[in-house]
Amino acid sequence: MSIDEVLRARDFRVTRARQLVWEVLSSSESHLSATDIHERVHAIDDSINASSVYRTLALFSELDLVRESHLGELSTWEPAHEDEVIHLVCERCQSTTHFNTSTVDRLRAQVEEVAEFSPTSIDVQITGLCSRCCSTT
Amino acid sequence: MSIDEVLRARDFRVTRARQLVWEVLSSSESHLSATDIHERVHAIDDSINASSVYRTLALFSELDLVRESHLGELSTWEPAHEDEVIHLVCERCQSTTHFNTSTVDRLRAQVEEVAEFSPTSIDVQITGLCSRCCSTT
DNA sequence: TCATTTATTGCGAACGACTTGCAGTAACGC
DNA sequence: GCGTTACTGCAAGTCGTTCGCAATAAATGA
Repeated sequence: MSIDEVLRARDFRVTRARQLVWEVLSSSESHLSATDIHERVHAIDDSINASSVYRTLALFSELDLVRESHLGELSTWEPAHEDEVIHLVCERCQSTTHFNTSTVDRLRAQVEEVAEFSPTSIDVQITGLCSRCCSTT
Repeated sequence: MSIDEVLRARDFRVTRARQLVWEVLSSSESHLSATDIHERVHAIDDSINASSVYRTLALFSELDLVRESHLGELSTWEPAHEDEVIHLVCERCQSTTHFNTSTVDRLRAQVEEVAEFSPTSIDVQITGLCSRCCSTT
């Protein structure tokens, strides 16, 4: 289902701003800040305004098309993904990769049992050096 | 070792702003944003300016006296502690408790081995309902 | 105790990310 | 095409945070 179809299916208009924001988001390897997204969108079509980017991100967020994280100083955005995933943020090249492990599930179980806490969401952020940056120290 | 002694030992001056920021931070149960800290400091001594709070936080951060997290919309601060602690944030009463588990160590080992990532800090935040709020639903 | 030195502060202006109100534009249904 | 109105661009505004600079006060030594 393309972004156009998703929007139409939910009675939202298909606009160039929305198409471009989605294009930029889904073609990026790492998480992007709103400013990054605006820059990239602007490079393709300089008539798209920053506020449209913000409004589009807010809409996509409500439609659960994107996921906002607060990993660094700025919030960053990426296409939504289901799983509880760990974010590995490289402190040198700023790249963000995902790491999937059942340890997060174990964590949830432990917290429920031992701390008597009922979790709704788990956010794991690990900062450090990615393999590429680590090897060129 | 009091905050005064720590500062003197590292050749920094002991000032009212620094003392109050430390007092507020170390007597708080939960994480505080810079604005929160300023408000509380200001309530005790309204002559202390916001920029002093920011500068003090930056200093404390460099001295590893405090820990900054980027898990919410604003950064929040707390007295420094070991990595191996998980933050349990209750979404109803906003209280933050710490949970200590060796699972975090296991996570670190896994990430190093499987993802070839060399971690410097691990931040785990779990939001949900604390036992008290959960029982009164 | 007081004078000297200079780290630290308060203040105000500036910054950058983000939001908002409004008038114009363009997407969609007919 | 044509009308309706959801969206947009623009500009002004908000808010957390930073910065330059002159004034202040913490430490040191006499």
